[in-house]
Amino acid sequence: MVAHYDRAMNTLGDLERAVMEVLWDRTEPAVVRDVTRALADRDLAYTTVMTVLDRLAKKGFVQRQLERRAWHYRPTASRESYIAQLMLDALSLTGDRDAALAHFARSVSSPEAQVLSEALSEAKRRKAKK
Amino acid sequence: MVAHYDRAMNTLGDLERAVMEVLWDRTEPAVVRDVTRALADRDLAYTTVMTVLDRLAKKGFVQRQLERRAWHYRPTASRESYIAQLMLDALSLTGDRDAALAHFARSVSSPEAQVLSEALSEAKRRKAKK
DNA sequence: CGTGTCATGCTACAACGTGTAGTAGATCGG
DNA sequence: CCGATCTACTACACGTTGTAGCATGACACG
Repeated sequence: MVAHYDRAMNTLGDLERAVMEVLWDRTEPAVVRDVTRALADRDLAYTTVMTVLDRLAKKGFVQRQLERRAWHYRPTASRESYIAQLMLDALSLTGDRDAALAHFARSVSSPEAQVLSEALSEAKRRKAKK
Repeated sequence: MVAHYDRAMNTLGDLERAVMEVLWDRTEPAVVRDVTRALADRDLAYTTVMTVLDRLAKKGFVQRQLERRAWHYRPTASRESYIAQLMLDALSLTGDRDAALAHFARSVSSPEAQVLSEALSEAKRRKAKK
C-alpha cells in the first residue's frame, strides 16, 4: 500500500514560487505572456508557464478571470500571508507550540526581534481598541 | 534539461517525521527495533524503519553510533529547533522579512502572541546581561 | 472572408522524494 | 555450529514538479 500525500499540497516548487513572485510584484493581474516575459532569463516555453499558472490556480494560490480571450491571473493571498501561513504550518507540526515559539523567538536576530515585538504590541493594541 | 531539486531537501515526509517524533520523545538513543515497536500501529516492516532512519542520517537529522552490532540513533537537533528552523526557512523565502514577520505577528492567537512576547523580552534580557 | 497569430486545453514525460519492503550476507549468543 | 538479528544494497510505485508539444478555437487585419 502507498502513502497519502497531503503534506506537499501547499508547498510550492521553485518555478511555481518564481511565478508567484512575478504576480506578487505587480499590482495588475497578469496574463501568461507577462509572466513568461518576466521570467525571460529562465527561457521557458509559453506552455510551461501556462501549465504552472494552471496548477497554481488548481491549488488555490491564484485566481483567474477571463478577459477577452485570455486568462488574467492574480494571487489569492499576499506574499506576507503566504509566508506567515508557512510559518504557522511549521508550528502546527509540533504538539508543544509554545516551546517552538519560544525557541523561534530566541532564533531570530535582534533587529528582527524588535520588529516582531513591535508588531505584537501593535496587534495587541488594535485588538484592545476593537 | 531538468530541474534542481534542492527545495525539499530539508522537508520531512510523514513517516520520516513520525520516526523523528519517536526519537524526540525518548531520552536515550534508539535502535531500529525500538522505533519499529513505537510505530507498531503503522505495522511497518523492520527494513522500512531502517531505510527511513538511514535516510534521516544521510539528511543530517539524526546521528548514529555503532554499539555492539547495532546502530543507535539520536536526533541531531531538538524538535523545537527543527520547527524554528522551518519557520526561519519560510521567512527566508521572501525579500521583505520584516513585512512577513509583522504579518505573522498578526496571525498568531492572543495567548500565543503573549508567549512570543515574553520569549522575546526574555531573550533580550539575556542578551543584555551577557 | 481567409489566413496567420495567439491563447487554451489536453496530454506527456522525466527526475526526484518518499513510503514501503525484500534479499543476501555479516555477526553474535548459546 | 545454528538460529536470531542486524546491516547494506537494491527495488518499485506513486505523487509532485519542471518542462513542453499539439490540436483546436478565436480574433485581427488585410
